[in-house]
Amino acid sequence: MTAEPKWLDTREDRAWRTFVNVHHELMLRLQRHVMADSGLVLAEYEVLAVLSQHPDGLMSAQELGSQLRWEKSRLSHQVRRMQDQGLVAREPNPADARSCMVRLAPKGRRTIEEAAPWHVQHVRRDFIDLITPEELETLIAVNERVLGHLADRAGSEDSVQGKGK
Amino acid sequence: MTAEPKWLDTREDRAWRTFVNVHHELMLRLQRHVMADSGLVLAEYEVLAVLSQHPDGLMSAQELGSQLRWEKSRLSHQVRRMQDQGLVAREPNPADARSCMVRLAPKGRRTIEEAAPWHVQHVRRDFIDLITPEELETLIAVNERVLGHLADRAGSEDSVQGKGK
DNA sequence: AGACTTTGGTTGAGTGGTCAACCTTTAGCT
DNA sequence: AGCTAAAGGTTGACCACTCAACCAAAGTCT
Repeated sequence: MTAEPKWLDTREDRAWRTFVNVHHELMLRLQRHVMADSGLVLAEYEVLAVLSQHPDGLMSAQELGSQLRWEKSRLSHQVRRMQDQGLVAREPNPADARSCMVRLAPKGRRTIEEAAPWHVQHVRRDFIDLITPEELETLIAVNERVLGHLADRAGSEDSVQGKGK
Repeated sequence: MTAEPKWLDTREDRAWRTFVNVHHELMLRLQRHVMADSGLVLAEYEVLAVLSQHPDGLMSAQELGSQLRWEKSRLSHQVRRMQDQGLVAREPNPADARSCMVRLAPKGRRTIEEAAPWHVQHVRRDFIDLITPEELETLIAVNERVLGHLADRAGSEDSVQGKGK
C-alpha cells in the first residue's frame, strides 16, 4: 500500500470500537444469564429457538444452518452435542439422502419454552429497551445495509488488491 | 416466570438478529483479510494496534487489558502466544512487582505498521463507509448507552430474580 | 508488626468455532 | 448411460476464550 489510507477519525473510530465492545459484552452477559436460567449455552438456545418456531420442530440441517447463518460444520458439531444431551434428534431426510433433518426433542421443547421468556426479557433490558424507536430503525437500516454489502462481496472474493509489500 | 413477557415485535427482533449477524460476519471477514494481508489473527492485530499507539510500545498488562476490554486471563494467554512468535516481550514492572509490562517487539512493530493500513481500509469499506454521518452518531450514542448500562449492572449482579420454574 | 483482603497475573481444563479433508448423493452435461 | 461437478454433512486437528483455582505482591486495619 503506497498511498496513505484514510485513517478513521475520532467518531469513526469510536463507532467501530463501541460496536465491537458492545457485542462482546452483551453476548457474555446473555450467555451467563441463559446459563443461569436454563443451563443452556447461548448456541444451544439459538438452535432450539429456531427449531421451536417450525412446525413439528422439524427442519433440514441446511435450512437450520442458513437461518442461523452458521457454517455447516459448526452446526454439525453443535447438533451432535445437543443430540448427546437429548435436546434434539437427527433423522434421515426422505427427500434427499445426503441431507438430514433435525427434530426438536421433547426435552428440548420443554427447555426452550422455559428459557425463552427469560432470554427475551434480558435482551430487552440490556439492549432493546435502551433504544428509541427512531434509533431502532436506524440500526436495522444500517445492519441490513452492511449485511447486504457483505453478501455481495462474498462471492467476488479473489479480487483483493496487490497484497501488502 | 408467571406472567407472559413482552415478546419482541418484528422490528425489535430484526434489530437484534441483524445486530448479532452483522458482528459475526464482519469479524469473520476482517479476520480473513488481516490474515491474508499480514498473517495475523485479529486478536493479535488488536493487541499490536493498542501497543503501537503508546510511547515506546510499552504498557502494563492491566492497562492493555482494560483498553482492549479483555479479561486478564485472555490477555495472558494471548501475550504468551505472541511472545512465542516474537511479536511482543514481557518485562517486569519496576513500579509494581506483581504487575508486568508488555513491550512491542521490533517484529511486532514492523508487522502492525504493514498491516494497519490494510485493516483500516477493510473496516472502512465493509462498515464505516456504508454509514452516513448522522447514522454514525446514532450508533455511537446507542453503543455507549448500552455499554454504560452494562457497566452499571456489572457490579449489582446478584439481584437477579426468583429464577425460572 | 502481623493477619486479611485485594489486586495483578498465570495456568490448566473444558468448550466452542474454523478450516480442510473427506464421503456420499444429486445434478448437469454429452 | 456414464462422467464430472456440485451440494449436504461429518470428522479431526487446531486454536482461542472462559472459568475457576492458584500464587505472589500490595494495601489495609488494629
